[in-house]
Amino acid sequence: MNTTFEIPKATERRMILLMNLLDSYTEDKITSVDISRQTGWKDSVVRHDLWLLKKSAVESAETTINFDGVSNGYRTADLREAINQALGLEIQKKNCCIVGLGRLGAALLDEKLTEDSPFVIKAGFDSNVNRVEILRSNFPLYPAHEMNWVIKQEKISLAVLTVTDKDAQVMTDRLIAAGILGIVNMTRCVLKVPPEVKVENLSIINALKIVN
Amino acid sequence: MNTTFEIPKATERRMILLMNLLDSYTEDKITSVDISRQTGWKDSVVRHDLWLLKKSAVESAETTINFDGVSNGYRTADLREAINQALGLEIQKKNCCIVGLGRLGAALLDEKLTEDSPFVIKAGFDSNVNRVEILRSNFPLYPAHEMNWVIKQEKISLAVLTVTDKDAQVMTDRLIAAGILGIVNMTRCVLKVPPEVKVENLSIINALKIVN
DNA sequence: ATTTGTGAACAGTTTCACAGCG
DNA sequence: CGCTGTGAAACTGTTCACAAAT
Repeated sequence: MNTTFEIPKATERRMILLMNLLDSYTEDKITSVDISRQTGWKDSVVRHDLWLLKKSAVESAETTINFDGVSNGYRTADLREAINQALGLEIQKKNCCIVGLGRLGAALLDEKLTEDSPFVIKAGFDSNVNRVEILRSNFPLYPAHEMNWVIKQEKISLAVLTVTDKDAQVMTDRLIAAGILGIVNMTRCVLKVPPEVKVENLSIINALKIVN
Repeated sequence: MNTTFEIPKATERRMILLMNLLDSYTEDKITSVDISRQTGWKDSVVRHDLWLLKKSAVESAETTINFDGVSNGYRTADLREAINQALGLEIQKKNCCIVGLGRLGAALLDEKLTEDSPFVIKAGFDSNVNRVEILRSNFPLYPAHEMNWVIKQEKISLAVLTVTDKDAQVMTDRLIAAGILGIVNMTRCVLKVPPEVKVENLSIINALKIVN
């Protein structure tokens, strides 16, 4: 009972997407083939993922989730529960901040961004004091030099980085110094971070190059 | 001479990021260890990637790129050239469009988004005719029902999807019908697309869940 | 001595085949 | 029969070790 079984990254990503799909799914039951049709994933991938999920639930002994699947498809309610458990989301809202309030960053000040999500934005930062004063939002905006204390005081663990390329690594270093654990990087740059900090790259230009 | 050697996806992604790094790199030469230090990737990964790149150049017989690497590091100019060749970017600017002009989509109307990139935004679309009329941008905005002819006429091959969740699949289907080949999906939804259409998921909420 | 080039070993992911259950 | 559960097989990606080059 100590094999420390982890859900694979690839499966985790799919489960996050599946959860979104289930949130707007009204039927009582769903089969792996239904999911396959709506996502384009192979039905065997879906079953395999769900099998891994169950394995992880059993091994962590949290709850022996009963999918009640065989020959009937999965009950959607059970699936939602199982995925939430496995991903450890929705238990406690996590605090985030936005770093860089240019056009893109400012667009994220919209309160709708995080509604129905397990995240709360607690702060916005920009080196340009002017922007900090002019922009309106539901949460406070601060000049960038106040990042360290704000992040600590507000217990912010995640950041969305929307600064210019030249500021990307500098601001990342400051975020790390303040103890941030996850960064959503909307710049084109590769961020150098210590191994405990997770980065997800979301640059639109880079994405266009990939799908091109 | 017919083994159709393809650059692996993982390598391609890293090369896109490396290219961005090289663009702001002023030294004449760079070693795999230098790159490793600035990206966090293992130096062996870098060498392996570059080796694959060279293989692909040799096999496609385009140009036998001489990295001139051994014991000296790589010449940055050569690397840039090789990556550009391998990725087939920068040859011809590709036409894009933005679908959904809410707060996030509207932020992308900024001309700076695609400057210094091999992309040109040719059109923006929204179902809300009001938005189309009010918003200002360097390129024309159209009501969503005009998508089909605009995409064909302007030879648009890529789209950035910034609509609401409920419109995501509907708009995707229209984009596909109009012949789009790549979609940067900023919604939380999994998009169902035919195999020839590439999708890159860039939802901020999903990304926060991953780095959480 | 330093750094690339190369392929083999290893780890992670996807696909497949089919047993077993309702 | 239709659908899940399961592990093996095939595939992709990463790491390692060291020969070759200067």
